[in-house]
Amino acid sequence: MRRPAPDGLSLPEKAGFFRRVYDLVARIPPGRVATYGQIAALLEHPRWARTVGWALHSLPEDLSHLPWHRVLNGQGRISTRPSSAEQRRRLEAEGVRFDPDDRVPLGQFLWDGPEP
DNA sequence: CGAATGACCAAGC
DNA sequence: GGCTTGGCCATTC
Repeated sequence: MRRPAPDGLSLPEKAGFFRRVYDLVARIPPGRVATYGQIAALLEHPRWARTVGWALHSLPEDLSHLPWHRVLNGQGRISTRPSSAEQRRRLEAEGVRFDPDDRVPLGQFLWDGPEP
């Protein structure tokens, strides 16, 4: 029997969180976007938005095919990082439009979450 | 082990 | 609407 970590989460659950992030991101349909906080909330860890960001930051090479570009911050902006230009290209290629202030209108493009 | 570092966020001004 | 502040949590130094 494994002893839970001090924060109440077993070590395998922590380790599996990254993988669950990847599984969920893989289900975001083309032309839609999700936010870091939304991903965290859907995985039942509402305060782990930063950890979702870290999971995508350290995305393994063999998972580079999954639609990481469909994840934006809560303001509908692309988070600051080197490949932000490519992220915007990929989104616009799917029909996602940006406002003049470089924000995606979440009211129009935000993903509803996985279909049951 | 404490301190610093992020692809974050909500609240306050 | 923008900018600052404090909190958040895994990872790294």
